[in-house]
This record gives sequence, structure tokens and C-alpha cells, in this order.
Amino acid sequence: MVKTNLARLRELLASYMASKGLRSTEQRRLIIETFFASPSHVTIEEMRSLVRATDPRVGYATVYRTLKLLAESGVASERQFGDGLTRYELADGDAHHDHLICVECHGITEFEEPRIEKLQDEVASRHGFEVRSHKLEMYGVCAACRGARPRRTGGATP
Amino acid sequence: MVKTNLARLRELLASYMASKGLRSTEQRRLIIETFFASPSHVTIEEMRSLVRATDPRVGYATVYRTLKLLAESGVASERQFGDGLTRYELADGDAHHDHLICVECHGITEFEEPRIEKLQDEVASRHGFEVRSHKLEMYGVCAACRGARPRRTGGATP
DNA sequence: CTCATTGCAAATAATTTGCATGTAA
DNA sequence: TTACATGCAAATTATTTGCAATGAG
Repeated sequence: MVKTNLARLRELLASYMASKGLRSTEQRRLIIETFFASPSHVTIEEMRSLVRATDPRVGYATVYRTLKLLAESGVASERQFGDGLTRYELADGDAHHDHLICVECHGITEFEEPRIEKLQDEVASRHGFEVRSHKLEMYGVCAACRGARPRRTGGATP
Repeated sequence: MVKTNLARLRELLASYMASKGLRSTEQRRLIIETFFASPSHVTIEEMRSLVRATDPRVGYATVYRTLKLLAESGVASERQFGDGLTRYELADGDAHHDHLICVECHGITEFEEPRIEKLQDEVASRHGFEVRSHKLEMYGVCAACRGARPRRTGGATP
């Protein structure tokens, strides 16, 4: 098992901030730790309440600015699913995951499928396109909402 | 070659409007025809100017409302790429296409890759998830912006 | 000390909506 | 006629920004 992704992200953030001459303030530390401890795909609104549960004096704008900082540094990924809210999640290391989004319960499930990644690269190279990032989202009805159970069709992620 | 997709979409729209008791007004006809004649991925702003070039009396809200109507009827697809603007394109028939989005020139290229679609279905079924729609977007630098030429790595879409 | 950062409120930006008036059916 | 549509302007929603006060280095 690899050293935790979180440790890597902390280092990444530290070096980014150092390189930009950014300061480590009480608010930033709080927001960052809160983010690291949050469930995936938090909205800014959710982050704001989580942070304010600890320190009600933190302003709205600071949450926005700090999450943007996390995204710029590569520590967080900004995501937009259809609902008009921006969500944040921890950036992946080498692996990359995508999302199944339930249109009924709005639940979000992550998955990885290396074979899709490989085909994506193939498509990109066919177009002479240099991929920086990509997203794959499937919208539909999740197993729970269908009342069905997932049927494992063999081996999952190899 | 199949009968034009456009004819199918016109029928789809007509039956949708009939079923909802919606009326065919001068503005709607203008907006709809303008949309059918527009390049793919038009923004609402672009639609508004195109429409106003013909009839400056058409209001902003009517463009919004009519595009939403097109999306609801299944004639158009709403897309959000990262730039905060909602774009519309003609809905696909059976086939489905995805997008390469250049982060430098903001150009959008469409592609189809049935093998990816197949793997997506596989993933979904593994999760007991019923897919209604999906989107795959790759962000990066297009061939033109790289100064490179696309290298065709063999057969394109079979 | 100096300059980045914060919090607030005001400013944007994109989209939506209320309502009086217009107009298909 | 009689709802549905339209156009306008005001309202929402999500996010950004100006600026004086604060605090990190």
C-alpha cells in the first residue's frame, strides 16, 4: 500500500503556497483541515457550515477563496454536476475516478475503469489532442432507487 | 444513409408541443429555426444575437424559455463546459458523441467511440445503475494550438 | 513594518420569474 | 374568447470583488 494520498497533498499544498509567498492563516488551516476531513463532493455551502461549526467568525468569501486556492494548487478538484453547485473533492494521485450520479436521490458513486482511460487516450491521440484532464459522468437511477441490487458481473477493477 | 436527424427532431418537437398544448408562435418558430441552422454548442447569448439579427423585438427571456423547451422535448441537449455558460446542441439520435475541449482556444471537437460506450454500460451494470445519459469531456490542448498535426493511428470510428 | 489576508457588503453574471399585455387556437 | 406567450424589469442564485481593518512573516 502506498503512502497516504493525503500526505502527498499536504506537501503539494505547502510547496505551492511557499512558491507563491502565500501565508498560513488560522482560517486557511481550519478550512483546509475541514476539507481533508470532509466527505467527497462537498459543496461550498456545506464547507461553510462545517467550518463555521468550529469557528463562526469565518467569512463566506474566505471559504470560496480558500477552496479556489486548493483547486489551483492541485490539491482539490472542482466538479460541476448538473445542479448548479460547484463541488470539491480531493485530487486523485495517479489514478483517476469518474462518477455515477443518481437523478433521483442525487447520490454520487465513484468508479474507476482503466480500460476507458486507455480508450480516451487513444481518441485524444487520434485527434492530436493533449489531454490535461477529463471527466466522465453517467446520470441515471442508482441501484438503491431502482430497488435492485448490484450484480457483480465478474471481477471488478483488476 | 438514414433520413435526416432534423426531420426526426421536428416531429419529436411537434408531438411534444401538441401533447402539452403548447402554441406555435412567431418567436418560437424563429428561435427554433435559428437553432436548427446554428453551429453546434451555441450559447444562449449567441442565440439571442442570431435571433435578434432577424427580429430585434424578441426578448431575452423568450430565448431562454424556448431553448429550455427544446431541451425538455428532447430536441436539444444542454451542455455545461467549464466556462459558466450553458450551451445547446442538437440531440443525437441513436448515436452519442462526446467532446474534446481546448483550454487555449476554447474550441470544441466532437467524437464518437462506441467501445467507450460499451465499457460505460458495463460499469453501470456492475453497479446496478440504470443510465439515462452520460457525458465524457476531455480538456486539454488541441492539435492546432499545439502546432501539431493529428496523427491518425489507424482506423478511426469503424 | 509591510504586504497578504480577512470580513463585510456591494457588484457581477447567468438565469428565472411576476405581471400586464399580446395573440394563437 | 381564453389560456398560453411575450417582454420587460425586478428577483434569484452562485460567485467575485473593493476596501478598510487585521495579522503573518
